Amino acid sequence: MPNLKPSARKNDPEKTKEDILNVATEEFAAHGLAGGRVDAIAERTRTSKRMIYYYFGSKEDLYLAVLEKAYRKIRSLEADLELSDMAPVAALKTLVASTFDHDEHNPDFVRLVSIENIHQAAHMQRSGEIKDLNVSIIRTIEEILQRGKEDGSFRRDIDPIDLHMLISAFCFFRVSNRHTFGTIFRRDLSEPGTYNRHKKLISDAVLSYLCASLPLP
Amino acid sequence: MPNLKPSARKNDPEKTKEDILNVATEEFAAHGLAGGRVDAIAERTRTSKRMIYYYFGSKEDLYLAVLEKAYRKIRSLEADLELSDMAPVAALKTLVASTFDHDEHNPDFVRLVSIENIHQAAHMQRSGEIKDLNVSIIRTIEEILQRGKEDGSFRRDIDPIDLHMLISAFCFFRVSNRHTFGTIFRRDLSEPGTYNRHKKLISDAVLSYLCASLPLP
Amino acid sequence: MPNLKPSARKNDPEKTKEDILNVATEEFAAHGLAGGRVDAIAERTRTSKRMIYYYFGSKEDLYLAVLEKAYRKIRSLEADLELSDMAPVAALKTLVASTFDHDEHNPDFVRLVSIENIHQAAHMQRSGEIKDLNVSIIRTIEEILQRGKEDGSFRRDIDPIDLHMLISAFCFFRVSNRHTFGTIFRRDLSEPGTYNRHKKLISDAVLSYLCASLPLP
Amino acid sequence: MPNLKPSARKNDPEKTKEDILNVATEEFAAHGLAGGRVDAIAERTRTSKRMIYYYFGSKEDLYLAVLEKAYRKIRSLEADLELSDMAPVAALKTLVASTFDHDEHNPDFVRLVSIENIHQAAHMQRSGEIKDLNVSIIRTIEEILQRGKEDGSFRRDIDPIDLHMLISAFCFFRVSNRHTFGTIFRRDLSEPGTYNRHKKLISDAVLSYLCASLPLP
DNA sequence: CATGAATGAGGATTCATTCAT
DNA sequence: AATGAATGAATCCTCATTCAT
Repeated sequence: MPNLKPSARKNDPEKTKEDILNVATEEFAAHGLAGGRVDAIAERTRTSKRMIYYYFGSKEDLYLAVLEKAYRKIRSLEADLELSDMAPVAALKTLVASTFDHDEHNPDFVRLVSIENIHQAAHMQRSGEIKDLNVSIIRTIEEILQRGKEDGSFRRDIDPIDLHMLISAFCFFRVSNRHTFGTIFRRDLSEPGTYNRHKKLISDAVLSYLCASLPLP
Repeated sequence: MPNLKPSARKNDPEKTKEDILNVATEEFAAHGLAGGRVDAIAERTRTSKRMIYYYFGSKEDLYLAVLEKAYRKIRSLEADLELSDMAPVAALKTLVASTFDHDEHNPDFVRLVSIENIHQAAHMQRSGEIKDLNVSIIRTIEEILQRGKEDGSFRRDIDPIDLHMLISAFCFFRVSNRHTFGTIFRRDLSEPGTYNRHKKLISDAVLSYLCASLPLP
Repeated sequence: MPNLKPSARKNDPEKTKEDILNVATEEFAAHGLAGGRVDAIAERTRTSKRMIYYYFGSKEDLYLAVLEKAYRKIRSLEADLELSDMAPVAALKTLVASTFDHDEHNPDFVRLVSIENIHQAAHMQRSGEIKDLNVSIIRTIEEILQRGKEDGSFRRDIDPIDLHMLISAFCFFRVSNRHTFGTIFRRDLSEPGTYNRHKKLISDAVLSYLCASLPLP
Repeated sequence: MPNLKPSARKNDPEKTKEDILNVATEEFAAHGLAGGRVDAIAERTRTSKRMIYYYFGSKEDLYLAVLEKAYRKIRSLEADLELSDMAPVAALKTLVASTFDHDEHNPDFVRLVSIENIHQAAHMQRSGEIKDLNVSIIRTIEEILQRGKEDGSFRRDIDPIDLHMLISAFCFFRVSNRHTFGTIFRRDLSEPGTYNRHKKLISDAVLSYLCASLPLP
């Protein structure tokens, strides 16, 4: 009797792993590491709880795999941006818009990062893959800043990591703190009008800062 | 040697509750609601686990009490600021500095808010006390903005809640995301130099935005 | 300053005990000994939980006091019946009706007896008061049976305790098993029509038995 | 020595469940739902406390499973009686004897039903299986009564459910109230003589009632 | 590669009871 | 005679994990 071709086999290990990982992402993003339930993940998966241990070893390792996958995704997104060809101001506007949209459209990523901060980034530090995430974004910002300084678009000197933080903080906070902020200020942060207003706000704030005629009052 | 005052005796319900609340704040801030252990809280308290249930009823209700206390504290801090007497620019600088310092010096509060966002602010919404937190800060900002507009210090129109978010986002993110951000960018965000640079950065960014001569490039 | 009269004092120990006993009766009748809560009793009482222990010593002793009070009540009821002056058949009819109505109108007593049987009458045996309950009812039945035999009304010889059981069983079961029986046979045993039909049924059954012309088929 | 069959191995879920159920029946029958201890059940079982929750979910669900099993058993017993072929009087005698013996030999069932009545049949009502127990016994009684009426054996008209209650009440009460009744009347209801006398008593009482030449005195 | 059954260790919660005054 | 505060000892239940096949 001839062998079955691999593609004709009943179970596809890669697909199974992928399935587990997707369900686990939702579970951990929704309830945190301690609050997430292996049972709950297993139930919503095509396979059994036993498989989770077979493929991932432990709950914590599964969580780490989820985290790694989430970071792998943004790295690839950032790499896709082609900012070197744009004028400094345009490049920065594009970068801000891209960061803004990324957080807006990936609330699970935002939640996972919040959760990892509760754990003081302990898992991230254990992961070579994330720890050594080659942060090209900083190179990119550095280069934009330099070009802007040279052509007179930007008047400020700012550390590129600080600028990244200024941008990220607002984009991230809008999503990460949506619930408490919305509750306290009785405002629904997922309305379309808010989306547009906020997107313009952070862009304008960053550019105002960089382009301001010094000294300020 | 003088007698102990009656208030120094053992049976002081208020002190007992306060003690539990303080330990619980640390525990939940450190490990989240699901990750926090009632046993761990009890061990570090002068009393027993039984007393936690005697006074607070359940783990979740204790967590809520912790959250309420944390919010009660900031409300009183904000009320202490006397911004009405200052010139608009100075008032805003003071507000930013105060927000910055508050988050910097209350990492437990920052963590608790992050945790509550993981729970989609469910507990906060159950709490009349927090839900109806009368946010005087928004009135204050509104009034500063109006005075600044009238005397020509500010050129922008901005929703006061949006401005509050712009300020808060940066101040909060620095603390909430300290660990992941620090790990990825290999930077220790608790260095004194960083503290000063960031404090000036958010202040300048906010003022640049408000005072910028429009239109921007 | 003159003494206050006892009746003018603020607290009346007897009334307090009575109050606790009444609430405890309801609680134990509703949930059993293990299921009854000292806390629940205390809450519905004019006094505090501490008083329950002050007056009754322990949960079990309180339960026993409840049981004793319940039995004291029926004994006094039985004593009130004046059956010696009636003709045997009329006396028996009166006895059956009285037993029937007693159980119908004292579901808490019925429940307490059921509960005590779950405990194999352990508490009852510890109680001199109940154990030595002087069961005049048996004397009464014996005397009725004898008179009935003599005047030809009754043809059967029956042990008076057995006859008491035949009567009690039906009257008690109607109330004690009301819920399961009602559920299984989809019948509401507290309807007025049922009450009358059942009352006549047990009376007729007892008299048929005693008066039947022997031998039966 | 021959090999053990696979079915005699340790991993036999049905046997494990059965074992738990049997022990739980004794525990709940002995102490009630509130008084029964999951720990006590676990200790007397081949397995651990953990398995009780694995298979039954909660203490209450285990209690319900115990109740369901108990009712399943009597249903099958009733179904085994072949009363249609007997003459009406003989059929009724057989039915009474069978009911009498069932309760006499299943004191745990009697206790469980008493306990369930303390809970106002709440669990029974949640159970489709018990609630919809198809009570063929009533059909059987109805048919016997009709045949007896037709052939002149019986002179009474009686609702079949009422007749079932008349029979059950006595048989059940003898067992359910054995302890209090025995204590008060100083009589051991488990003596063999009592058994025979009572069995004849309820049979005679029922037949006297049905066959009595009306009207009674 | 796959799986149903099983579990040790720990986690939240409740209960009757007593202490100190 | 009366009581608010306090508690040790269970008690029910859950969780991540592994065994046997």
